[in-house]
Amino acid sequence: MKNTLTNRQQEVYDYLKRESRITGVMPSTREIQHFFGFASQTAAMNHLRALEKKQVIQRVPGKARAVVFPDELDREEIVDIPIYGNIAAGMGQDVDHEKEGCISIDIRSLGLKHNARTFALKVRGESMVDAHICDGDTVVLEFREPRKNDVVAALIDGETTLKRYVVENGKPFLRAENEMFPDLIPARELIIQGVLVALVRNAA
Amino acid sequence: MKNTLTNRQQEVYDYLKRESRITGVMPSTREIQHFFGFASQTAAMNHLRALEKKQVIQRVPGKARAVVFPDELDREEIVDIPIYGNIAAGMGQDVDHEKEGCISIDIRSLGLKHNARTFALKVRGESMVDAHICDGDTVVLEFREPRKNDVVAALIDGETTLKRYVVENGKPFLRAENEMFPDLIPARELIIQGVLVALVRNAA
DNA sequence: TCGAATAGTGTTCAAATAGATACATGAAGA
DNA sequence: TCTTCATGTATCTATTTGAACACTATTCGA
Repeated sequence: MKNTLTNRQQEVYDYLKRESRITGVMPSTREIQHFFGFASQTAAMNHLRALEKKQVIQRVPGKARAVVFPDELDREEIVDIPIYGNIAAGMGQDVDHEKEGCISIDIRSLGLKHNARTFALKVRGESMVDAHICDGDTVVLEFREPRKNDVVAALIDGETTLKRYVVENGKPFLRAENEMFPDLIPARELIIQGVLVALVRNAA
Repeated sequence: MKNTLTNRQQEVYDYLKRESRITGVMPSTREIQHFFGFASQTAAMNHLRALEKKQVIQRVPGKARAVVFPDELDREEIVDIPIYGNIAAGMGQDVDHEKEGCISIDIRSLGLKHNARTFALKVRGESMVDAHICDGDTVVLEFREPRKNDVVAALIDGETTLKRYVVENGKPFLRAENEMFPDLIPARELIIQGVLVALVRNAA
């Protein structure tokens, strides 16, 4: 009795969902009426009532366009993290951050603070497998000062690479996260673009 | 001239964002008025006009509560993936899927299809590091038939573990993703709960 | 075969809402 | 100094919109 929408009700539900996502505005009863070609606005009202009874929407009485999807209501806050480019493949120093897409994800899953300034980079190549970061992964970086043993994105010779930020004898160094490159680069001389805070892998 | 909101305008913007997220309904100009204690509804109108001029909101003329956030508009569709429990720590066979939270993420970042049936599990322990899956990672699994070399979640002795689904001599086997356990278990005898499609790591 | 749920038409009303117009004041810039 | 912008008050209007009421027809399960 909860989720068994009729075909027609599913159509109305899908319309509401689609329209509110694309336009950002929930349709009014009359917009529903006209979309489905109803001769009467009451038909739309009836469908809304039915959908509400079956728990898939909620309505706030007396307010205009006040149809709410309960699922989306108890959702965490969502942030849009811009993807700026590739690791070890570009992202010059002063490239003015040309966006190549976006990750939209709730802040809790990434453990982000609300005000954190973050961006993302696509990983190319197998150079970070030692840190369990694979080719094709998307790493999320925060723009802040690195702490000891953070993984950081550093700009070296015009290329961005991931290194671990280590402190030895009180001095900061960058250690490569790949045993093929046992470098130890003084951290003071380079530009650290961000600190790794999260990772998203698409394995499909 | 774009992003330089005044303090008051930022307050109004935050109010709109917060209210629409929590209640699911965008405030009307009169609700804005009353929230801020304006004596006139025009004050709210003026602020909306200012915010629109500065590009942080859009409005649809003639429609009620039709304030839109442009950033959220060109966002991909977002799915809520329920987190059901831990890998190698529980999730009995017929546990009726008690939800322990949710990952909300756009479908494109995870490469999911719109209709895919997915769920997520928290990884406990270092047993999957060979597949570059670490303690604390959240794996996203799809409920479908495994293909060759997929990583699958299998129920063995009342525990869920990740294995690789391999086919040798035409017969399916599960191979442990940890060199400490070089098992090769006939796949026919077990319950495969899902196929790994994505992974989210919180490194912060 | 009776009632409930589904799916509509047609009409009317009142509340919710956007929007316009006139006016005021103070701060910031040119 | 003059103008623009930010931030308001006060009032009125037209439109949008939810909501109620009366009525019809079909399907489906008990």
